Amino acid sequence: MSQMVHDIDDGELPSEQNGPQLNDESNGGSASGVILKKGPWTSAEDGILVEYVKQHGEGNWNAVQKHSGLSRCGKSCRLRWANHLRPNLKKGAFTAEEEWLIAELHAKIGNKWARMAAHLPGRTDNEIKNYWNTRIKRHQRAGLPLYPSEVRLQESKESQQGQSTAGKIGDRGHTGFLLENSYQKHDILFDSLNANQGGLPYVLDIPDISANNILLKGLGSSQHCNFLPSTLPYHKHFHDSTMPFLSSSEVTRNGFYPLHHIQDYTYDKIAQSIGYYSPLNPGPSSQNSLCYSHSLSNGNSSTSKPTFEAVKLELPSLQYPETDLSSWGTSPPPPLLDSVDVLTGTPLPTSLLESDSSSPYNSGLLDALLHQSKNLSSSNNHCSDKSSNSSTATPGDRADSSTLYVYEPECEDYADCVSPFGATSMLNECLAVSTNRNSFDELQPAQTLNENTLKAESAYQALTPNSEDQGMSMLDMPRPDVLLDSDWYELGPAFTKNQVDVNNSRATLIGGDDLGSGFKYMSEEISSGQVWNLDSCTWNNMPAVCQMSDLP
DNA sequence: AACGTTGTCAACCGCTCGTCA
DNA sequence: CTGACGAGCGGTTGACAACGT
Repeated sequence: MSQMVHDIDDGELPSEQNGPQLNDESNGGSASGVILKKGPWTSAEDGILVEYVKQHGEGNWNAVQKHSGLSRCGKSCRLRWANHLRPNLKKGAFTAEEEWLIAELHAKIGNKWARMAAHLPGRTDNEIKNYWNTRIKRHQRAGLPLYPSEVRLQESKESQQGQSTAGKIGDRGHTGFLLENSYQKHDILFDSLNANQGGLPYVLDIPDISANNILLKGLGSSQHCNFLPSTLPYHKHFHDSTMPFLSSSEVTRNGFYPLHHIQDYTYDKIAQSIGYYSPLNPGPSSQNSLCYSHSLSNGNSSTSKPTFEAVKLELPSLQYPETDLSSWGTSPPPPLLDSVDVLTGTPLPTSLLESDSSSPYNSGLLDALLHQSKNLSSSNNHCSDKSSNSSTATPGDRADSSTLYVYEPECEDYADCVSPFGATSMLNECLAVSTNRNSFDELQPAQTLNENTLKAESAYQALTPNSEDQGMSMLDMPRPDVLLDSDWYELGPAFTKNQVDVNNSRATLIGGDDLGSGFKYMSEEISSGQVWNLDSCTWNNMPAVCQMSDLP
């Protein structure tokens, strides 16, 4: 072995310009006084290490140098083996499935590269980390969102469901889920995606606004803007996933959900590839507008000027710049998220805060988002007031302004349209248009729904295949969470134009230009396999839909 | 062609955690 | 209980290539 080392030093050592470095005593010199090499590994060194591992197995890396004569420290050996030499390593670009999974995992566990790698056979933590960091940089520069909307929505959903089943991701043996379950389903998902390459749905995932803005506002960074078109079906695997949400202790290690980086890897690959730009974002020249609409939600801004230049790449997971914490909540300590408008960062009305004492707020941003979404849609009162954050606004106040239609021309400038809430209104409008059956259940009888909600209800009723046979009046219909607890998702290519985007807190009708085509739910509990023909829907009364044909 | 920017990759560094004497 | 040690993890850096201006 020593001879091999000698060979390395004499002949194999690369003549690379920067040449192999030798560890100085301060950081790597072995205890035996051998000068340990640093820098790129040579093939000879690799051979030594491989041979050593073959004979001795992995581990005890510090013994490698002693036994093999390899002039590398144990850490370096371990890294080299793990990242380059161990068998079954998968090289090359990440597949779409892997990218999706990375995003999903990152949304769940944050920068836990090793844990991610555990779910990506053949991939190393370093690879994943590099990949993700590169993506972050790119998205930050472009002002693009990070996570796929579906990931976020799923997180939201699971955050609620996981409240009672919270546990560490790694503690639940959910590895199988990812490796066995989601992989298969990702296949479906990306098959669908591929199939739609030429015509992905113009899905404006309105609810994402809220998610985006939770983070956006919390982070004060457009980098974290997540408002993006939903380009991928809300995939079944999410539902099937047994991956529980993070335990509150994990999720809120710092008091909030570990969405350290918000990005949507689908955005640049898909949305841009298909030339999608939001109505607020007419084209590449303003590709950040989606984020702008959130950036402006800092309370008063009415412009769409991006503000991400000064944003640190990785901000603490939650910050509430310029937020008066003292006015947040009603009970100390003020939750980081619970009492803050996810879009504006402004305190939520007390009524909202108090509306559900059992809310899963403490699970994190997305939880808060979901819950707040429910509250918002239920209370339906805090975006209508254009001039204040008051919680006294009445549902009717916002009815007209909440023409929800993010595509509505007159609402192109959201800041102007609904200031000071800016994008907040988008959320509320989204919520309004959403067929949030929670709201229906709870509020409609009291006539607390605004006009849009009623429209949404109407549309929802229209969606109901046979309300009579089903015995499902609006009030009788399952709550959204029930629906989502069920097994549903869009059916891929068939949904390239129209989608029903449902999550725990809302069901948003999102259409394309062929509104005549049907939606299809798959809901085991409700209407498995049923096709809900939207032809019967009063489209013009469905804000979220009626403008879809105006999409670019 | 020169230069700057960006992306990718590999490796190192510092820290934390678990184990063990 | 405590300190030493090894292993592992996440962050960071540097080299290099590709690309655009």
